[in-house]
Amino acid sequence: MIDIGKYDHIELEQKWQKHMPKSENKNGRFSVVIPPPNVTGSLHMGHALNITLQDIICRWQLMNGKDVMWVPGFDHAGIATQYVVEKKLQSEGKNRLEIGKGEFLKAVWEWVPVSRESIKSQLLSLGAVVKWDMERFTMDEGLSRAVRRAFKILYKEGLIYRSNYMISWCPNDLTALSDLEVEHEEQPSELYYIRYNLEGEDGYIVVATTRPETLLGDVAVAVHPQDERYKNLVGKTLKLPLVSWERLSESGKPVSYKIPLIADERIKPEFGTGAVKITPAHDALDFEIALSHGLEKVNVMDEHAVMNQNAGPFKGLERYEARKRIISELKTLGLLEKIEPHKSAIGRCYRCKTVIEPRVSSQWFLKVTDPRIKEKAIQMVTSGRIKFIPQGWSKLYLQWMENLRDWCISRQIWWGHKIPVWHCNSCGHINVFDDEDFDRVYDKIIFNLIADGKISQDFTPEEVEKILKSPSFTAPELTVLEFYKKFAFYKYHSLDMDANSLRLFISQDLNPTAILTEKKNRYRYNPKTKTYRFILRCQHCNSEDLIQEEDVLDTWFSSALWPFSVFGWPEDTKALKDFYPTDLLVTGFDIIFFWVARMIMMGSYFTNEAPFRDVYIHALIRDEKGQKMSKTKGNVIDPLEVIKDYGADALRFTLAILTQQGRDLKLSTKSFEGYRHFINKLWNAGRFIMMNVDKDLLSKAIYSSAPGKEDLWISSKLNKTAEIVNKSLENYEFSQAARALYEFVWSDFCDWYIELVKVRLKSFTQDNQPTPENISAQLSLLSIFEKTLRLLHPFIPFVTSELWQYLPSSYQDITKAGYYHKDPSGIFPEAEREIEELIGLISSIRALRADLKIPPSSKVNLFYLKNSLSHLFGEFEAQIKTLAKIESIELSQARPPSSGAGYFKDQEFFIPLPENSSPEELISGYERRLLELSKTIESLNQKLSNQEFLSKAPEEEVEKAKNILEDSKNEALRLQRLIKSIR
RNA sequence: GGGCGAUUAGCUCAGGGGUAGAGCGCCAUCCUCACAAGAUGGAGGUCAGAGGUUCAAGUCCUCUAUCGCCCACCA
Repeated sequence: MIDIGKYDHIELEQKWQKHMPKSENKNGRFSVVIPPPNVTGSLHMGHALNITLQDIICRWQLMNGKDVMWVPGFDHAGIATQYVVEKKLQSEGKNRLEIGKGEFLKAVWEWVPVSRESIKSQLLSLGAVVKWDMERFTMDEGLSRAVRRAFKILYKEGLIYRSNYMISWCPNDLTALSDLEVEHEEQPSELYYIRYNLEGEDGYIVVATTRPETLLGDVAVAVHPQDERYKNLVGKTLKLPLVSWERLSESGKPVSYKIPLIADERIKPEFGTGAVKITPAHDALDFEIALSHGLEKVNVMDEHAVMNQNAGPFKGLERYEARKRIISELKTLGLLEKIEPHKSAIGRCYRCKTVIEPRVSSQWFLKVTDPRIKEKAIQMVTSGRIKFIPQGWSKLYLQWMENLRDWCISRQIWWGHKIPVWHCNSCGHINVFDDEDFDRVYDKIIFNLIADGKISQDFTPEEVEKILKSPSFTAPELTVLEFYKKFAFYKYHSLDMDANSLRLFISQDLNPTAILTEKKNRYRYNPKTKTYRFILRCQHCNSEDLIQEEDVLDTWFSSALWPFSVFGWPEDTKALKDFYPTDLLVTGFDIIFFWVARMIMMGSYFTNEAPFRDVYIHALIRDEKGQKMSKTKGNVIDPLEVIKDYGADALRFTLAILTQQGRDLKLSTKSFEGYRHFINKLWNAGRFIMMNVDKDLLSKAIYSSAPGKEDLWISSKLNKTAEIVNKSLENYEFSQAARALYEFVWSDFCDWYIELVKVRLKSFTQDNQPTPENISAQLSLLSIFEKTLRLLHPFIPFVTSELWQYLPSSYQDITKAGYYHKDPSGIFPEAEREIEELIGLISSIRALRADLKIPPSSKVNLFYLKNSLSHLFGEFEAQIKTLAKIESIELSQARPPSSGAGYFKDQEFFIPLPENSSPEELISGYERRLLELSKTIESLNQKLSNQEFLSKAPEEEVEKAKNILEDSKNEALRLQRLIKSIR
């Protein structure tokens, strides 16, 4: 019997944060990879939800005896991180372009651990049972290597190609973007009707455009071949307005301002005038039309979307300024027919919101449209190998997959995986290297260091040693070399590499006799700089004049490999065998295309497996008004603040119970309050139990009486709850599971069970020993509470771990005790029925008291007539007295005079009217009830006189209706009588 | 232009054929010895609208309205 005091989440959670349960492999394995948070700052509420749901499942599986592998990690998040660091530098008065690439990347590498540490501590405070010794970073040594291998394989298979193609270009970030990174937004704009005169004869054609400034880059005007209006004009030449200078095409050819009128099927006659200006360098459709008609491309803008020399006098103007000028000049010349309002979808950069400029440039593409990728990825879902939950998302996935376009994977930014391509300056060959191209492990490691940008191609052995012996960025307890060994070179058990051994290795390589025996040596010494050069040779012409591609890869390229690269792919590691394919992926719907689809594509392509079995898609968090949370709006709720104010358990439970399968989850700080109360309630129940349980209870257990009916009742309730919870978790119905637990703990366990059992807990023998009834009550309390804690643990790990400590359990760790599952032998229908009746009876007595305005503090006498439920008054006399504040209970032959009457089912009971009381409340309550009953009776009468209902409805339904009718009629009669008698 | 989702108590949402549920808020009474972060009782809803299927419809189907989201190379 101890008092564990008041609930204090702060101290308690800090204590349990560091506690990481170990999983055993009693029951198979369960693996999940975390959606790696971006190293752009700290976690927001969406992450908290994501982490909580994964943790609930992982802890549940852990308690079910699974060896749970939840891999944590971080995403380098190319543009996003570059953007954040750029902003940071700006605030320090520095500029990315001024300090240069090397310095900038250094700044990023300094920033990343800051963000990573902050996220890591957030994961800890949320209670995530991730395996920290498996932590990965998308730019760590192993994953960078996996990226190069993947790129190489795809390139060799012809699935990656480089092409001069129309892409979406952000003039602010100065990079290409994939289709997905362009946000479309419908907004009002203008449609300009411009007159293009025929060359050499009278007449003109009117062209409609939303982008008049690109007119300077027009190379043709196109109409639909069947368009009667223009049929006879096709083939004629038009004079491009405003332009009188010679423009140069992409390939350097001069392009005349006299442009042809061409016909093309793709033109829709119903739009505008049916005549379209063709600007292949600034519009995707025009680009394709130009391709099929052999037209040149005239680019009129530079990378900043500022007009270039092809724009003649407009050169140097920003694109919208150019538009204004061109419109006004066209007006002056009388070439502008009209301006119509128009709404068009305008593309913006997802990061900086700058309007995208379609631009022709040389980029790398991943041919996801190839059946080898696409068909496999579609099949993974159609065959049911991968299951989306909720199901509806698979449709979205499939729709998107069916309409795929090739994925532009190159970015002109600095932060990211450099594309592992070395262009040959001699023959132009494209060399794709990875460490497979080098036989010796020293070479492999040197190559990887160079490819990762950790050393330059000219290096000293000391530099290499320093890096290899420095702590790994991802796992500081390991050196870089050890990290390499763990994930890539684990087969080289005795691998050690320092400056001396490297020097020795290289000197052997440089040995003139070696040159004779080997084809070519790998290293060259430069006595001037005292550096060695790692020689790369063109695979085609053997030239050493190679230059590495400057572009980096789309950040999602490495993310796409995440589920298998974290386990050591491309090596055939044990972890990969044990934990891949993973079992579950939990993520938001906003990255189904960005990430989920690409993981499926890359996973099925490289491993022939689905990267995961179940994909649980959760809602996105919004504020209380349903708006997106954003820093600029100031409506963000910081999970850390919530954890501080309400506790991680309250945060987790709130998120779990509010998770519905919709798209939005509205949240306000108030949401957490109610569930913090729930945690507090649980705590206090625990506190009560500890206060009332004998220290030596177990040794006294042999004196226990048989369980009471309320013990059997709560056992039934618990087991039914366990069934719901387990079933719900199997189906990822977090909310349902949490609600069942909430209801059980509060309504059944606290409100009724503890109250009912208090009577027995106060029962002692004369020599102050607990009576057998008392002992059985204590045993039951403990047993139910212990199972309840186990059921709750995955949702609220901290408070359950703490409370668990006080239990006389044979397991030190709650996770070791196993998850609780329904035990059919713990269900007692008879006791359930009886206690339910007792509860109904007590509630009715309380209601009568309230209607008679008897204050809770005053005890009253209760009389009852003999009836089918009368035995409850005897059997549970003490409980009824306590719970309904009754002084005495007496069996009476008739209703006592001047009494208020109440009833439950057939059982009537009476409380003497207090002085000066008026039973108004009681009567109006009864009248309301009577009205309700008359409605029920009417509709049931109707139903039961309906022949079709009687003949077609199932027997039990008819029976049920009859019973309800019967009961309602009886109750109505009783009410009428009671009302009359009170009056 | 296609597609998806939502519409149930004042608010946030459960309920997926058999006569409406929870939490918060509200009203009333209580600091009763686990818990005022609490206890007890109570008020409050023709389940967006219209049709249909069915003996029976928040629940299934169709249409409409409103709100929200996603996708899209109509210049």
